[in-house]
Amino acid sequence: MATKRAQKMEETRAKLIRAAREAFASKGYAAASMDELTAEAGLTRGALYHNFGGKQGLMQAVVDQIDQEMVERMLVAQARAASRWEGLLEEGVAYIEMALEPEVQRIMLLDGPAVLGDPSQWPNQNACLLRTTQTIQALIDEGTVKAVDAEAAARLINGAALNAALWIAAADEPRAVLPKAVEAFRQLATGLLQTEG
Amino acid sequence: MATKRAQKMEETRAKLIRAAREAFASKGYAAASMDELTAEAGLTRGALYHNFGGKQGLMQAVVDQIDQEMVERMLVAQARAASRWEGLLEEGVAYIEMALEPEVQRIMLLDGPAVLGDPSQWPNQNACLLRTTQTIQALIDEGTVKAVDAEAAARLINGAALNAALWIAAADEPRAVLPKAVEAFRQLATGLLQTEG
DNA sequence: AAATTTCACATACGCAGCGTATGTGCATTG
DNA sequence: CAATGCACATACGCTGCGTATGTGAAATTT
Repeated sequence: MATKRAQKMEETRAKLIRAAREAFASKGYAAASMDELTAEAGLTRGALYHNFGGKQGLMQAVVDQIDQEMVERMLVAQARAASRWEGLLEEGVAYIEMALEPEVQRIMLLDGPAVLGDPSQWPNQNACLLRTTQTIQALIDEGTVKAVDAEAAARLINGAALNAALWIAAADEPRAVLPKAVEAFRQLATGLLQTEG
Repeated sequence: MATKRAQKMEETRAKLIRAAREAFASKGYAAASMDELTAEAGLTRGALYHNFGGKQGLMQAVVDQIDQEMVERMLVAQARAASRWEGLLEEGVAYIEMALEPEVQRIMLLDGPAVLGDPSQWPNQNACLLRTTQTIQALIDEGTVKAVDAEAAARLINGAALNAALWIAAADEPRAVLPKAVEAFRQLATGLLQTEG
């Protein structure tokens, strides 16, 4: 049983990730000092380099964690929809809502791509996007959606949702523009629907 | 005539921006050394801080320049379209195609947002967005497009194109992905079209 | 046109922050 | 209980940004 050490190590990893989420979200990646960050977690940079290899490695871990949480929430949103098509729309709405959170905005949408490269190239393959792609592929297979490239459609849908979220976030009265954005999103998405023939 | 000095100053600004475009595009913003960059332009960091205030100011200038070039190209694309609706699509396609250029990829799509913040808040981006909004409003008025909120639709369309661009930028074979993205974009956009009835 | 001022840019300095090399104490193994 | 390994701390050097100060050429003044 190598449990005692492994358990503690997992604990320090969690502490560092927690502190990193806070620091990266509030100050941004570049401005976040690793000395401060690790001290906040009651550790030093030594622990950082041992566990994550460096600043970038920590960023990767943070991104992976948030990404996983986002997928979880999208799954929940999709699950409670009436149809698979409605599920896709609900996924988009859930995405919009998540993009409203400063942590997601700063880490996943702004700094993440700059530090780690485009999301589609991330090691764990941006599970969030993969999820949407699979849903769209299923909709194509069942004939609900036109025969377009599933990944392309997923990226566009996600992009539309993302920009809607940014718009809402920057608006004077977010709650007033939210329904407009959601309505336009739903209308736009119908462009993917199979035309009756 | 305060021309002699002002002219030379404009020249050094141009030299710095040129070197910065090269350095930022190839190494990325963070990895680009200002000492190297300015030396490449035959100057020192002194000129940099005098003209642009710092590294970030130079990035802003570079982004503004590229942004202006992009708007120019989008105007051309829209102008040669047959209809107003096709103009909107061509504008989006032009935007997507520009993502094939490494300079645009790295500077405008990856590092820019991280360094300068949300692109939708950039001056030129707003001008571009405003034009798109007006075009869509005109399309709504003439009955081509559904009665959705024009600004919401414009932001979603822009967002879709932006993400398509990001996708292409990071793809292994951009030229192979481009047609898929363009096709999906056109299909998605039809969601805004008025349904016959 | 000579003296003076201005200003664009160079030079010099200090400091923050990352990565690495080395040290140390606790947990594991026999 | 002695020996070993490993997680993390400590210590060091180097890079690179921003600022304070210096300088020579253009512009202005008389």
